[in-house]
Amino acid sequence: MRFETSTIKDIAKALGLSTSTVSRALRDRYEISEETKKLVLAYAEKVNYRANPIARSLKERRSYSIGIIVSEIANNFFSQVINGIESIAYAKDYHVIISQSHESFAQEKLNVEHLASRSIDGLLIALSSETQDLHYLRDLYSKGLPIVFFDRVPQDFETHKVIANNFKGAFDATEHLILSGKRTIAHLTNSENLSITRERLKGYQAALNKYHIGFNPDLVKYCQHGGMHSEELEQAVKELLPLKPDGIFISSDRLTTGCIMALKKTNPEVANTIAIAGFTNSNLVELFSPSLTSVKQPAFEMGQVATELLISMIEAKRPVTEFQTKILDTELVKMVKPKL
Amino acid sequence: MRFETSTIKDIAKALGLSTSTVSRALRDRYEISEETKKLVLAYAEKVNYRANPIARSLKERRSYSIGIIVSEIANNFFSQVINGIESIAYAKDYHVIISQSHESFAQEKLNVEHLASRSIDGLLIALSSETQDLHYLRDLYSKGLPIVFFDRVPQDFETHKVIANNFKGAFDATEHLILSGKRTIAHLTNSENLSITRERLKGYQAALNKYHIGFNPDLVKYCQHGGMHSEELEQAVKELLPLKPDGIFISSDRLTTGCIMALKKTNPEVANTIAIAGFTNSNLVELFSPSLTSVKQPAFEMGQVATELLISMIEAKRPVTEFQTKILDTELVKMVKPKL
DNA sequence: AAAAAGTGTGCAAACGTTCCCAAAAACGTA
DNA sequence: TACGTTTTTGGGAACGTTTGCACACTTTTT
Repeated sequence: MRFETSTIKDIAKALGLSTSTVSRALRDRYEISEETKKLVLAYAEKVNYRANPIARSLKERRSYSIGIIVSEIANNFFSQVINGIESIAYAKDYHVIISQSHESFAQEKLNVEHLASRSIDGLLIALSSETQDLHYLRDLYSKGLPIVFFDRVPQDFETHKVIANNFKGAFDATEHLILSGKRTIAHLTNSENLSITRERLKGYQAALNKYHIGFNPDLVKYCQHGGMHSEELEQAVKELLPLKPDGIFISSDRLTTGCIMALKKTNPEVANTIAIAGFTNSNLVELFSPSLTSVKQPAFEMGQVATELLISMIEAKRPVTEFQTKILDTELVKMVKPKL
Repeated sequence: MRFETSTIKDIAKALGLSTSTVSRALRDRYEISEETKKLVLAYAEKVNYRANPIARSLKERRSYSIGIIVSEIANNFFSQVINGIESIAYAKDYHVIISQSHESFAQEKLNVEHLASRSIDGLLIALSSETQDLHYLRDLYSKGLPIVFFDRVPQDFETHKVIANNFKGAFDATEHLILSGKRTIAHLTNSENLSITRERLKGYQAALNKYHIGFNPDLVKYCQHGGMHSEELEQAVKELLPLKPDGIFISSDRLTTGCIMALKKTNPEVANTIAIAGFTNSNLVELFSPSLTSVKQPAFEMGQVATELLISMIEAKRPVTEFQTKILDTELVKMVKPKL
C-alpha cells in the first residue's frame, strides 16, 4: 500500500535508538534490556506500528503463508477443508492463499507457480482431474518447497499425504445399496487419473464381490472433467440407463449432485426409482429429492491434519525423510425415507 | 521460498551487464538497445528467470494483488462473485487473496488489516452481518487504500458500490407469491444492519402494498447471524408458524436453505404446504424438495463490475472523486411443479 | 589491579527489485 | 577538430526488515 505508515526506522529515530535495537526489542530478544523493550513496545503501540510483512519476507526469504490449490471453492467438501486449514494455520500465525484450478491442469500449474514465486512457505494441494504430469511439482519440491497432498494424491511422490478411507467409504456405500436389495449397481466416477477414482472403484468392486455380484465394466462411467460440464453427465446417464441399473454409486461431490440433476432433467420418470449413494459433503443433502445415501468425508479434519503436517515440514530444522499417509474414516449417512 | 533461484543480479553478472540494464531490458524499456534486450531475454528464458514479486512489492510499494472479504466461500453466491473477480483480475495481471469473515466483525477487521499490511492494492468487500462500525475501513480508505463494496454495502461511505436490484428482486418474489394466491406472507431476513436487508424489506412491503395486503411486522423475522447457527432459524420458524403463513419470502442464500431445512426438521408436515420464494444462487435448487422460487443475483457479473471499478481506482493517476453505485438486475426463477 | 565474562547497543550488510542520475559511446554538425 | 546530441549503459540509493559482528560499559573472577 502506498500510504505512509510507521516503520522501525521512525521508531528508532523518535526514541534515539538504532533500528537493530528496535527490531530486537519488538521481537523480544534476550539481549535487550527490559527497560528498552518496554519503551519500544509502548511507543510502537502508540503509533500503531505494524511490521511490514513484505520486507520481512524479503529478508527472511519466507512469507509465513501457505498456498492452497483446490479444484473449486464452490464445493462444500473443499470449502470445509479450507476451513480446517485456516483453523490451524491462523493459530500458528500462518496466512493462507487460496487458488482454484477449476479442474484444469494448465490453471493449476499457473497458480502453483505464481504462489511459489510469491514465496509461500509450503503448499497444500488436491490435484485437478486433468493432472498427470507432476514434473512442475517435483521441481519445486526438489528445490525445497514443502508439499502436502490431500484428497487427490499422486502415487509416486514421496511426501505427506492425507486422504479419506476411500476404499471403505465406497465399500460401505455399495454394500448399503446391495443390502437394500439392489443388484444392478452402476458406478459413476471421475477421471481415471485420480487416486480417489481408483480407490473408490476398488471399494465398489469389493462390495460386489462380497455379495457375489458380477462386476460389469459397462456399468462404470468415467467423467474426465469431474462433472464440470453438464453434457458430460447427461451423456453418462444416457449410456447407463439402457442397462437398467437399480442403484448408482457415485464417486464425488460434484458428480453426485450433477448426476441427480441430469437424471431429473433427462429421465424424470426414473429418477425416483433408482437408489443413489454418493460421496458428497454438501450440507444440503437433506433437501434433495430424490434423496440419497451419502458418504461424508471428514473434510475439516482433513484440512487440519494436512496443515499440521505441512507446518511440521516447514519448521523442521533438517530435511524430513519419513513421510506419512494419513487415512481418515468416512461416514455413511443413510437415506431418509422421503416424506410426502 | 528459501531455495535458490536466479535473480537479476545473476543475469547481470553472467552477461557482464549491470543490474539496472538487465532490469530495464526485462521490462522492455525504450532506453535499452534491441540487441541487449534480446540477449537478456534469451538468457533469462534459459535460466527460467522469475522476477521476485516480494522484492518488487517492497520497492514499488504495491503488490499487484487485491483482497477480497466475503462472509464465507461455501456459499454459491459468494463463490460465483469470486469467480467473476478472478476473471477480471487475472486478465489485468492482478492476483487475488480471499478471506472469510464468517459473519463476524472481529474476524472481518482482523482479515482486512492483515491484507492491508500485506500491501494489497485494493479491497473488495461484502460486509459481515455484524459489522456496524466502519472506522477501521474509513481509516484505511483515507490513507489511500481503494475500496469497492459489493452486495452488502454501507450507506454513508463515499466510494464505488455494486449491488443487485434488491428492491426489485424482493418485489418480484413477493408478487409471485401473491399471484399464486398467497395472502399471509412471512419474511425471513438478515440482520437489520445490512443494506440488503433494508432494501429487500422495502421491496417486500411494496409488493404487499400493490395488492392491498396489510403489512404485519410480526411476520418479519430477523436473523442476526445470517443463519450461521441453525438454532437461530429454528427459533424463527417456530415463532412464525403460529401465524399461519401460506408463503415465505426469504432474503438470502444461507437463510433460504437454512429455513427449508428448519421447516423440514421441525414441522415436516407443513413444509410442503408453504410456498417459498427466496434469494439464492445455489446451483442445486432444482434438487430441493420442497421446491421453491428463487431470486438469482448476477453474482459473476457483480464480481466483474466491482473488480473493474476497483482496478480503475487503483490505476487512476489522480484521486477519484466521482463514485458510482452500479445496480444489477436479478432474475426470478419460478418454482417448477414437483414431479412425483 | 588486571583480565575475563557478561550485558546492552549500534553499524552495516543483505534480501531482489526499481529508478534517478551520471557517464560513456556513438553519431552528427559546424 | 571540436563540440553538441542522442543513445545506451552503469553506479548506487532506496524500499523495511533481520542479524553477524564489533564496541562500550559493568560486573565478576583471579
